[in-house]
Formats: sequence, structure tokens, C-alpha cells
Amino acid sequence: MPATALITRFAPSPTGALHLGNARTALFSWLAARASGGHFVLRVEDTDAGRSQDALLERQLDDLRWLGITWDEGPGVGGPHGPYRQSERGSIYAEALAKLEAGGQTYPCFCSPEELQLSRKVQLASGRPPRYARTCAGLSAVDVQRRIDSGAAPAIRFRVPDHRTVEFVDRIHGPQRFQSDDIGDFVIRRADGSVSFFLGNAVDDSAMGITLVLRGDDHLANTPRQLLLLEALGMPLPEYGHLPLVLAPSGTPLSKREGAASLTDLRAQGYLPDAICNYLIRLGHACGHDGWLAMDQLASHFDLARTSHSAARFDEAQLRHWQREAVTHSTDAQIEQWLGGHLDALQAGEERSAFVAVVKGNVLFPAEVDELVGVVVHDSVPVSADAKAQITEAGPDFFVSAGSLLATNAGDFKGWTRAIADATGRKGARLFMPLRSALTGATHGPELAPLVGLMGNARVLGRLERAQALAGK
RNA sequence: GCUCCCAUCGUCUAGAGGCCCAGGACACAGCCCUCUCAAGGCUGGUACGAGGGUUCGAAUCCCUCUGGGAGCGCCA
Repeated sequence: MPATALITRFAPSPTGALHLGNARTALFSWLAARASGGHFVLRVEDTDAGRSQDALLERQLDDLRWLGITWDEGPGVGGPHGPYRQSERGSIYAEALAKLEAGGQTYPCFCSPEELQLSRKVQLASGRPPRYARTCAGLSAVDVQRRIDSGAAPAIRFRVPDHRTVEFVDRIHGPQRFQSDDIGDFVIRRADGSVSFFLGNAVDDSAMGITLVLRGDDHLANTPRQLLLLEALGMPLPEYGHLPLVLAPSGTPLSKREGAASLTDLRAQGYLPDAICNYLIRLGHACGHDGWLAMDQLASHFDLARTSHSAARFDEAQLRHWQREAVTHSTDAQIEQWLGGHLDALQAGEERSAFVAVVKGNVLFPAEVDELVGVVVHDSVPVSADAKAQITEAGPDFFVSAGSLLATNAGDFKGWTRAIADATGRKGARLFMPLRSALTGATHGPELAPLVGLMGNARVLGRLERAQALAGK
């Protein structure tokens, strides 16, 4: 590995669906590792047993793989720093906890949630920052034992050192400085014995050899706690980079509740993974290239130094732009696979591939193809109001001519339309629009010639007759 | 309330004192091309949150304010 190689990670918590903000953090971490010749670790933060679900985890991993993000270490692939699920790393945390305790840097806390909430309220009301009041910080060993004997299960708090200045250089925001006196003693082990985010996350990043932690801006103010913890433990400190948040179009932060921007939903709508990556690499990052980037080109256009410091809004119009690009950059075979079951009414093989070639330029999402499939396979199609107007304008005789000229020009669209032009005196839009309207029921769509070829003469004739009837009324 | 982060077109961004009466992309409008839509080509409008400094010169540096966000959880 190059000396500048970065070891990065993504550490999702399987308590919900991955949204675009998560996806961007994952993508940037992955790209930072790839661009530097380093590697990328995936770790599962499932310490909250009550909210973590295996099904959710599988979905997250699946969405990540679908996006094209692959991990060098983590669930399913193993690696030297496993296990990669925090729920299986209990002994590692126990060791860290023991070390902190031996150093006198922890103490058990018996305060109830109600007491803590009240305390916070009181402090807030008197204009002070709500910090833990160290109620249990001075409990004697006898006291502690007595409470435990009477059945109380304490949480463990980290004793934050007084009057310390914690400094670090954020890879995105630059030099940071915090005062330890602004930080209350925080819980590192819950009463149920599970380890808190602050401890588990920091210990794992360090123990797994992560050199750069890229995460959301919302963790910036958490970083000094973790630095203090790691320092007390004598463990190596990773560098940190805090990515600005991704906001919903409304300007509010993207939350797990806003399903619209979840990877799973985007995928279900038919968005292509490459489209999402092309969008994401330009969201809060100046990639310096306006054109389409294939997945293997992404890393060479990624530069941590080009990352924005301010939050970015999710704009579906831009995602759609990249979706269009993704469709045009896909091969016909890929499109056929993407369209999947929407093509069932068509014969596999030649008919499907011909159809794909014809409609490719007109489709953004698989569901849009249904109508077009109907045009090709159904006997009748719904006729839009615009199309009906076109048909009426042309009049019944137009369709009589078109129908009678079809037999002599079967399979020759150009010859057929020329013959209609000669017979009716119509050309250009006045010729093609009524024809398109009669044949497809719509005033717009893919190129007419190949579409007609796909329809077959019988269907064409039937639709001409119906148009004739429609125009006659 | 305290601490911290952030602030350029509608959106994503370029811009690290003069190259900027601010450039690109998406979106929007008009035109061209075209049987239509899409694509493509051309044209157009729209932005440095406010106020003070510093400087010959500020979108760029400093301060204040305003606005947005985060953290201060036995959530992560």
C-alpha cells in the first residue's frame, strides 16, 4: 500500500433504511480509500439490541453492494480485525472498560432517566449548558456495593478530565479546538451492559486500524469525547473528516423517516446505481467534470480537498439528469435486464432486443415502458385527447388510404408513408402526427418506423380502421 | 441557554485579493433540428445574506449582526 494510503470505513447502524446522506458518506469513504490506494472496511454498529434488526442489516448491505460499493474487510468477507459486528465484540469493549476503570477514569452511575432529565431541565432553565452533574462521581465503594446489592444496575460513565483543551485537525473543516470543561461525563456502558456509541465506535475505529474516519457533520462536536477516550486508553488516534449534511429539498436534514430518499426506494423506482453515484459525487463535492463518469472512473475524480463545507440539498431533477445519462450509457443488454418483468409480454430474444433498441431513448424508469409494450402487443390502445384531435383533423379518408396502401407496402415503412403522402397530399407533421396518433394513441413517443415494424400489419390495420371510425364521428 | 459548524444563481458548484459588472452543470424560457418526445446545437434571465473595517483594489482577509444546522441522550 502507498504511504499515503487511507484506511477508511463505513459503520452503519441497522436501525433503518440507508438514505442518500448515508450513501454519500459511504461512497466518499470508499472513494477516498480507492483514490489513495488504501482499503475500505465495513463495520456494523448494532449495539442497540432493541432497535437493530438483521433484516434491516441485510437490506443495507444489499443496497450498498447494489450501489457498487465493495468492502475489503467486513461482513461476508472477513478480515484481520473481525468480528465486524459490534454485537460480537463484547470482549474487546470489556477490555477497554477494564483498562479505563483501572485508571480510575470511570465510575458507576445510578441516576434514573427521570432524574437526569430533570437535572437537564433545571440547568437549561438557569441558562447553563445541560451537563451531567456528577451526582454519582464521588460515590464510595461501599455505597456502590450497597446499591448493587439492592438490585440497582448502574451505567458506567467516563470521567472527563478537567481544564483540558482538545485539539485536532479535521480533514474537511480544518483546525478544531474544544474545552473539556464543556463536556459532561458521558455514559460509555449502559445499564444493560451494552457499550455506548462513543466507546464502541472510537475503540473499533482505532482497533481496526482506520486512519481516516469520514462521517456526518453531526459528529464534529462528538469527536473530542472520542479523542479523550482513545487517549485514556492509549490507543492510536485516527484522523477525522466531517462531511456536511445532505438536506431534503425543503432544507431540513434528511432523516430516516423521509423514505423518499432511501436507497431502497430509489432502487424500487428504477434508479440505476451509476446514476446515483454520478449524482452523489457532485453533491457537496466539486468533482471538476460535468460529464458522465463510469464507476471505475469515479475514484480518479474524487478529492477530499474538493469537498464542500456546507450542507447540500437533494434535488431530484439533478438525479433524473444522471438517470438519463445512465440509461444512455447502458448497453441494450443491460437495459433489457433492467426492464425485466416489464418485458414479459414480448417474446424473449429478437423481439425484446428490437423493442429495447427502439424505446431506450424514451424511458427513464422501467414502469414507463408498460405503455409502449402495450402499443406493440395489444389489439387496442388508449387514445389520448391530443391524439384524438389529430385523428379527427385528418379525417376518415386519410385512414382509408393508409389502410389500403399498407398491403402493397408491407414491411416498407418509408415506401408506405410516401404512398400515403402521394395519395393524400399530406407530408411532414400533417402526415406523421395523425398516423402516430392512430397507431400509438399518443402524440409523442419513439421513432415511428421501427415501432410499426414491431406491431405487425394486422395491428396496424386494426388501428387504422378504428381511427377511421373515430375520425368519422 | 452554552459550545461548535456553515453561508455564491431556484439547485449542485467554480472562485484560495486584481484574470469576476462572477464561470460551469442541472432546472427554466425562447429559437434551431425533427413526424412527436428525448437527445443535440444556439440564445436568455436569475447569485456573492446584511453592515462595518483592512487594502490602490474584496465573493475572496478581519469584526459584528442575521439566517440555517449540529452537539450538549443509558440514539447513533
